[in-house]
Amino acid sequence: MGKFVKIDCAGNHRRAPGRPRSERARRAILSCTLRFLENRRNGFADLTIEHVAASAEVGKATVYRWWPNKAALVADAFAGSVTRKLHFPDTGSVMQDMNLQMRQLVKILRSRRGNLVSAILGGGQSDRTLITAFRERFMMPRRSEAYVTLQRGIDRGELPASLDMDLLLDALYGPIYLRFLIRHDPLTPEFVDELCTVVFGRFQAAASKAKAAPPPGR
Amino acid sequence: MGKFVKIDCAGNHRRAPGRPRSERARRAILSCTLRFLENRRNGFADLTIEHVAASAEVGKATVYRWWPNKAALVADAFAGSVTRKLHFPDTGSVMQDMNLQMRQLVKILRSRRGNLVSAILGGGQSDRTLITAFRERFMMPRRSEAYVTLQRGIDRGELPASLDMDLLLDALYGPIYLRFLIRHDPLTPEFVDELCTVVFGRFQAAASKAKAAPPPGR
Amino acid sequence: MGKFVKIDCAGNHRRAPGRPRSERARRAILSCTLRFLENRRNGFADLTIEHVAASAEVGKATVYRWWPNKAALVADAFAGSVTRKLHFPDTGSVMQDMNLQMRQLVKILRSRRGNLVSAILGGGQSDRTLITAFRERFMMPRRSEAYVTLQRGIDRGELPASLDMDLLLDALYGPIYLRFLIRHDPLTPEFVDELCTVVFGRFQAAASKAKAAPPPGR
Amino acid sequence: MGKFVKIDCAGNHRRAPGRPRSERARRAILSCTLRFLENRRNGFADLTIEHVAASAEVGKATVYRWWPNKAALVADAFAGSVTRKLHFPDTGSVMQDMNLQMRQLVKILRSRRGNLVSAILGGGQSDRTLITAFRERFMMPRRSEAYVTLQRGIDRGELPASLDMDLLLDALYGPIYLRFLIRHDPLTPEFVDELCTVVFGRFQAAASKAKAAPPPGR
DNA sequence: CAATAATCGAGACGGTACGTCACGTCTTCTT
DNA sequence: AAGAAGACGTGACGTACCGTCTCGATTATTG
Repeated sequence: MGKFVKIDCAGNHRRAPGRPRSERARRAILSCTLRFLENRRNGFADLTIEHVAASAEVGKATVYRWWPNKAALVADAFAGSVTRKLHFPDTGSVMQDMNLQMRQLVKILRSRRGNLVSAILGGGQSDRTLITAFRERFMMPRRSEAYVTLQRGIDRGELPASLDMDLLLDALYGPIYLRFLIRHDPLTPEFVDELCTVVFGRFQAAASKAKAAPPPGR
Repeated sequence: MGKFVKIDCAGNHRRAPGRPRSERARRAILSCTLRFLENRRNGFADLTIEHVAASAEVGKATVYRWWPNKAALVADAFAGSVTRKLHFPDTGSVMQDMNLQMRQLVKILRSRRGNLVSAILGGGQSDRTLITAFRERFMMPRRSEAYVTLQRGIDRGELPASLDMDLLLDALYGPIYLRFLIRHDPLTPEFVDELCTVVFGRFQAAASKAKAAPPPGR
Repeated sequence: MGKFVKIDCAGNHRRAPGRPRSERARRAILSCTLRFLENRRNGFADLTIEHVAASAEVGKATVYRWWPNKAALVADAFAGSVTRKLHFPDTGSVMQDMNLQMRQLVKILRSRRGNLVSAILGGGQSDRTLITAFRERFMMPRRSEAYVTLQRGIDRGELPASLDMDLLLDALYGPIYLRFLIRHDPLTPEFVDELCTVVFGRFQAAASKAKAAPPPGR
Repeated sequence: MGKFVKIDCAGNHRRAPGRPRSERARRAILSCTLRFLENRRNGFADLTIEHVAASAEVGKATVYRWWPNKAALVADAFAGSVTRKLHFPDTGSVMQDMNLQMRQLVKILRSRRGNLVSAILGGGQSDRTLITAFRERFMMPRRSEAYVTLQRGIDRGELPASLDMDLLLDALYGPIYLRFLIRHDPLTPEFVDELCTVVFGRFQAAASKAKAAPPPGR
């Protein structure tokens, strides 16, 4: 960052001296990393900087110059790949909104992209920076959106104001990741439905009652 | 297994020829593996057959003779270490039973033993045999017990007979493992309580009603 | 030796107690060793006790019980294989006698048996006991015969009484082994002829003169 | 060779890309190899790439990068060590010239350098490339000089023009190597004298006669 | 006949070295 | 400067044999 761009007192950008960083190399490295992780079942452990450099037709030192270690590289590659498909819709029903997004997540986890996620989460157990990258660059942005969606539900009276959002989100997404990581049972859209039923169950009864007799404050 | 013991027609055991396997070596290897995984934050990746052999005062070939790879060794060490503390109590209340066992699990995950679990689950993302070992030697035995506990609840009318047990168990344990693996929020006994409230909530209302007016068919 | 046979005061052989040594095993070990060395170009280094034991269908310990190391085994196998074809004829002419035996040696060195000799001489450079075995069990017996043959020549006046036999034999056999070991030029029967001419040359002139005018003392 | 240096159309040397080979490492490896072989009686078999690398303070891979196997390494080390002491003098007498050089060779074979030669010749029996190295990098250069020396003898009339030089040289050096390799009798300067007498004997008579009555063409 | 004793096969044991691979660093020339 | 190329020292990999050991089974002599 500051390594490449100098800003003079007038606020003008001034390029550092010397040959500028090759954008081509950067892109090739990240995309080779990504391709590798997506296509190999045993991602992180098998991925070697040697191989990445070779297949990106790049010097090994170029990789090391910009990423301190394999985890950083993978985290970066992952961050750059984060899908744009995981936004929450606004259908008018929180449960519907959550359900749709969860189905989308399940779809992605079951695709080649899922290998990438499992590589990150698996490798992350040995390398704190990886799991941090996953958390901050993938999970948190989505949680922020989820908060908004849930708040809409609260505002609409579908959910109680006292709701612990993080607890609810863990209850919704934990089981999905459990099946994804342990693979004891299939991870299907139907599972998402049933899961929503379990977690949202107690609110639905309340909500339907609330619907029949709308809240007094309204 | 059948590799070491021959059974003749009369059903008597007959030792295979050759020097018998050293029990001392077997134990030393497994316990060194275990100790290493428990004490290192980045277990699986850092674990080296070379190191295990050296610290167990054993030839490297002896390790490879009995375990085809690191994953098999770790799976075996893990299986042999499986705690005896994770049984389900029978307090008369399903929710109470589940809650207590979940708290016990959380306690273990937060102990040094947790490093072992995270090494297995992490390594298991690169090696199918590891995750299978976790599933079959750790998870499934516990699930079997859980089924019994849940059935008691059904019999007592605390839970509906139509209950999907696996779904319920995923809903209960998924969030725990999510926090354990991603570490986005602390994994506390209180979290277990709240989680139980979320998942068992809808049954509690029904159950209390059922208590007041016992089911007609009985 | 004394290990197996006890001789009582009366001089009778008495078998030691315990299971007697297996002649079958002994023979199989030696013959497998021999076969291996004869058929492989890179004899000594490639020969492993492990392989010998396996191919002789014998326990490794059985080999080690009777031979302290690879060199002893090879030396023994070699000694037992020593051809019966290398005797010196008695044609009435020393030069003829030597020539014929040398041709025979050359023939053997060029056969599969030659691999064995080169294994012994090659291995012997790293292991004194091997070269000693070659010297004492192969070379010396032949030299003894050669002394007799040469003495016949002296007696007949073909060679001077002052002859240094070892020097002469080195002069005759050294070049053969040089070509055999360094392989800079072919080792042919004709080479033997020419070599005899070179070495016996000065005696031939003397001898022919002597023939014309037989020594006075006779 | 062509591996490291590119020559452009103008004939200028252009270095290959990448870090250049470490001359320091190359030298250390060869000299450690040499030192080891010279100081150990059982050179070739005991020599270990592992040990060479360690004592040269070099990575094992660096050894393997440049020499495919132990034999190639030893051959190279040997070639680089070839003594400068083995030239043929020009005393005016062929026999004297040969005698002096042979004595020099004997002296070297009896020195620490002799261990090296026996390692090469011994190892060479298992590895064709070693014996080839000995032949072409050590023996042949010396033979070439020997041809010149012998030719002088022919020109001077000390030796017949019809002389088979290779035969003569085998007759002279074969016995030396025989004693060196089989060690059945001591390898002394006197042995060289006697050997020369045996081999040059028939020419000396002729030569002395020739001296008395110089050849007609003179 | 039972006891004793040495050998046999099989094969596991703690080691050492093998030759390979990737690590992360370095040194060179080119862009 | 950064790039590619590729050699460097390091260290773990999984394999092959080393020479030793512990088994049960076998085959002899001795009491």
